[in-house]
Amino acid sequence: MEIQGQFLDSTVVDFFTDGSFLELPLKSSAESNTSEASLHSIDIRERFYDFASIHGFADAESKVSLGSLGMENLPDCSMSSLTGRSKRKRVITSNQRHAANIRERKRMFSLNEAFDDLRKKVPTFAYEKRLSRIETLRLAVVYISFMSELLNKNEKQ
DNA sequence: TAGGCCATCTGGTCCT
DNA sequence: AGGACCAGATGGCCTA
Repeated sequence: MEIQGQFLDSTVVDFFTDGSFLELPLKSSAESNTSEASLHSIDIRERFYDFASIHGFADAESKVSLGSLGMENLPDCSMSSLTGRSKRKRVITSNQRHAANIRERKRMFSLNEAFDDLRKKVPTFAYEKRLSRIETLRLAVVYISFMSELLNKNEKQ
């Protein structure tokens, strides 16, 4: 889809990610193809902030607020509570435990690499401190929703 | 100093 | 059987 490509390709994503979209007015080819009068007056940045605000990510000054991300009301998702299976004992040697620790470290390392990749793709301010993992996930959800909504609006016009 | 975040270890469970 | 995945516990580091 052409419009999707215009909004979601790496150039656009980098444009958001490095903060340069803060400095420039919205001026995309998609914009010029649609109703100019309606879109020119709308700052894409403000729209994202509005969107983020709706989803609890922005404060009154329309800056992304990331410090108030709670973890309340999480359900009990433990394996045993989900499966209800009887426990079986598994005996492992110290060597096996050591190997398992190394594998777990590797696994967490690759997980963190994936988080770093995701951090590069979500829009943040240059002066803002590094996003935590939970902040990265939640901001990515908001960002994807925002872009989807933007895409739908452009398709309708 | 308290709270948030993260790395690491560990044991339970799932999956091949 | 053993690797992958997951969540709890713990301790260190950093910041307000």
